[in-house]
Amino acid sequence: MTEATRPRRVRADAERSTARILEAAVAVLAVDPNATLERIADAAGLARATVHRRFSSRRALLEAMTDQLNERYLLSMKQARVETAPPVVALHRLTERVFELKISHRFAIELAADPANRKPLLSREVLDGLDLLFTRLHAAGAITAGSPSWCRQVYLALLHEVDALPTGSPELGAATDPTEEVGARSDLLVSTVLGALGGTP
Amino acid sequence: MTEATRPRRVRADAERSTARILEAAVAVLAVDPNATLERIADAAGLARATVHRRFSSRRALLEAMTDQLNERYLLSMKQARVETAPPVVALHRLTERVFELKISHRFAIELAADPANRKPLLSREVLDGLDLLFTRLHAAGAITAGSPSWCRQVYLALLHEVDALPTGSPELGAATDPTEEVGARSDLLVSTVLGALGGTP
DNA sequence: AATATCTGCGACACATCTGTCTCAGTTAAC
DNA sequence: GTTAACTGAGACAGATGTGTCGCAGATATT
Repeated sequence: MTEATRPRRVRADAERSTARILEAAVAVLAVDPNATLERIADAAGLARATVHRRFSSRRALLEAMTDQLNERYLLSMKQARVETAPPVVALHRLTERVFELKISHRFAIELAADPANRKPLLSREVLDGLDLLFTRLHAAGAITAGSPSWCRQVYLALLHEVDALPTGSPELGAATDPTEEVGARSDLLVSTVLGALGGTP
Repeated sequence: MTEATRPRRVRADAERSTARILEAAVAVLAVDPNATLERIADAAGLARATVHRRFSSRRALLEAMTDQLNERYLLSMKQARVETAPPVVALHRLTERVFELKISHRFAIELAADPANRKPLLSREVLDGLDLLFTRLHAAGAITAGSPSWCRQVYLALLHEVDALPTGSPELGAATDPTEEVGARSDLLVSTVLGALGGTP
């Protein structure tokens, strides 16, 4: 009953191309959300036709990107133990991981603003996870702002700003050690968000 | 000596068209930053050709928009007495006025992200004004964050979020009286920003 | 080594947007 | 009321981006 009769094999080659295209798309679209498929193909070191072979349309490529983004967010939230760890700790951990998977947030914002996109950028699961985190933060007294969706918005907006902050900015502390950079950004974001939402950083 | 010999008059008609186009462009581009000139023309109730008559190119239209935006920001800062009033009061007043001139900030963000734009969205004067305000806020102890540019970024980002908040959100308070709406948004933004920058809302 | 799959390259059709022009009719200015 | 400016409508060229196709050569899989 399985389709083993027809080899139908997908060459490892092709999967690597898919991955490279996604990677390139993230990088290119982060700089210019309206970048051409050709520019993405160039960045991936592939021909434009190949992009069309792996992704039936531009829209399909963007959807694959958002799916990937959602998966990574979900994994990060799981790793941060958003549901069980002390909420402030979970927030710190989550933030750190989100910075590590440098899926550019500028792309996210631009994409979300495009009315041609029916699907919201972040999946229900991710949204729910964030909401839970902020609800727990509120219950623990770490913030005073009530509605989780508002907290989410503020968090995401400030995430983008901190991400856009050039390396070596005074806000990130004196030590420009690249190892500590992610940590410095996380700390800045957490304290800024907590302060913004009525807590004490 | 004047060019009175050549009538060279600009009809009031034409100036009205220019204003209507600018107005329509602000409204349309706020929703979709990549909207066509034709859609802008439709929103203005004019023919597309007329848009080209008043603005030599799409770029020229966008520049006119940003110029207008800068002028209004500048006027608002003047009215808020950013340089002389107690800084927290000035921040409140400025915020209120900025909300009133509903130049959409989404447009601003999108426009700034477009690498095809050489000119930064906000003029030096506006930037300097904001920097001065935040410097004074810091000196007065209302915030602890030092660098004015970081404060600016946070302010602008949160401005956008508060602006995008739907009317009647719990963060805006119970009273949905349209008269109080602007005030409610201003209060929310100011307290959020002060908290984010290390002050006590 | 045989085979099916992938790729680059170039060509193509198709759609969309921009910018220009013309011309006839309307409207402001004097 | 005359003049000059403005407008709408439509046609036009040019640029750009998307998606498809075919084919020759490279590459993985068995």
